[in-house]
Amino acid sequence: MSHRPKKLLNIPSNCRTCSVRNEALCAPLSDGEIAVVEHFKSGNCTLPAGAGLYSQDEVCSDLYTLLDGWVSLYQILEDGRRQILDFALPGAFLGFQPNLDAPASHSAYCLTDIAVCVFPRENLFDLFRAHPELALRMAWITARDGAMAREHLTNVGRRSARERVAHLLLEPFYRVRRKADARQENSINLPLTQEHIADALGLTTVHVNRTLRGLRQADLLDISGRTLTVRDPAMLAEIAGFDVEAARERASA
Amino acid sequence: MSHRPKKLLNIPSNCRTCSVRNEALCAPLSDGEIAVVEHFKSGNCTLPAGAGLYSQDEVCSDLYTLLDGWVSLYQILEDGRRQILDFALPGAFLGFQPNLDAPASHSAYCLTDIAVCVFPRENLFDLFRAHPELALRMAWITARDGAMAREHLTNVGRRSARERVAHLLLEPFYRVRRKADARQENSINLPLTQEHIADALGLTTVHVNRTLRGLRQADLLDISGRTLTVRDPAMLAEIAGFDVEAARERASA
DNA sequence: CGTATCATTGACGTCGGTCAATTCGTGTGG
DNA sequence: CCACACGAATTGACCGACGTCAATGATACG
Repeated sequence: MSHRPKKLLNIPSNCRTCSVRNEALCAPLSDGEIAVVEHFKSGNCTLPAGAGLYSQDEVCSDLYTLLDGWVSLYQILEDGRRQILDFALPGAFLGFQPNLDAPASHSAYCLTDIAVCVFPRENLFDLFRAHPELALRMAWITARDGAMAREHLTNVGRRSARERVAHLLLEPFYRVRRKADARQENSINLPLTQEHIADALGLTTVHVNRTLRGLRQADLLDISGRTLTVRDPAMLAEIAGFDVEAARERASA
Repeated sequence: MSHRPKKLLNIPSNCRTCSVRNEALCAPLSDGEIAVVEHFKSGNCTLPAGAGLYSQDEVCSDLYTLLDGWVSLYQILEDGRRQILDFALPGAFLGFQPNLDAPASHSAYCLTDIAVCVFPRENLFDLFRAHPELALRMAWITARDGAMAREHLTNVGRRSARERVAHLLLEPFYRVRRKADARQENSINLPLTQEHIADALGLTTVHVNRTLRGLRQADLLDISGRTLTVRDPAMLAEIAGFDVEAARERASA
């Protein structure tokens, strides 16, 4: 939770073989075009778990494509209450907002060690001008993120603690399982503390703990260490009102 | 709350003199360009209060620019619980989502009689191709809407009932007052029932009623009939953690 | 080992929900 | 113009889901 911004560590990059080539902003570009884009970007970098990426009320000079790791996006109220807005996974485009010169509306920090592709803010509109299909891609991405935020809102506003927890955990469960294709394990690595879950759901850590105990005792899921095991995905989706089809839909393209 | 979809009633349209010319999707277009766009659209229409615009789980064949009136965007859970996601005001672009061929993720219905500019779904990408700046504008709009949804999420997840109500009411208060320029009245027309407020905030109507009474007795605001009167904007913003500057920011461009 | 973070649990308090009755307001038909 | 209807607002009595406070364990790490 602490914010100890570290200097970005440069690592080698190659857009054509990028691990999120088909999910990120630049997905619509051909191998030829993407070589050009490479000139606009600053490079790839790594950050350690706990580091801040950008911060509420500060103008953020770069945009990021998350290549590896988890990032938490959140808002802090004056008195310290925290609302986690989203957990960003590889492929996410971070830092974009209507007015890039305005201070950020939320903060971002690393839940795990991460790797990001860094893109200077001032180059973004040049890029869009050079490749109009990227502006459309940007609209697609922000629309998807908006839809997920609204889904999250419904979850927090209108579901019980048990339903909320089930719903929150199923989202990353299906997302990371889709990528870690082939072996459809029912366990995933989940780098979240119960405090993260609480702050994402508008609950307290104590109540999240009790809720998780209930779900565990009902043999629906188990969290031990940083591993989430879903024992009964169907029943859990039922409880959560989680639409597996819609999640699949969001993942496509 | 009932959904009685009515046939759209055609009314005359002229894009150049459109009342939301500078806020809508087509804001970046010159008078010359907008004439061309006029060929893509179906026309302007009106709908009565209570009519549905589009519905969750149904593919919606048109996109809409709201010209006049208020529209409620919401999701319904299987058991009938409702979460209102946003109240759309004139200038809003409605119906856009990542995959236009997929069923809508939420529903929309008219809080008041409305007027909309109707745009066939299948023409959208042609339009973007013809005018790339519109794709960028679309990204801007969806990013703004996403930021508002996240603000709403924080409101519901991390604020008390009193704070939530204050926050929810200040948003439209400043939005409509900005447009109804000049006379900075402290009253606006608010076409919401307490049930709408409750469903937007994750509360019950009973508790919203009690909360409003508290705010009224503290001489902070008053709702009578369909009129909201804000008696102490500064104090209310303080309570709500409402950032007037950020709201102004969102309204610009 | 000492220290820090996270998880867990019990006792108890409260904010907001539930249920149900009453009132108000507006529009409608007689 | 009045009686009635129906949705919305209001209120009281009571309840329960979730929060608060505080203590205790479990893990990890330098």
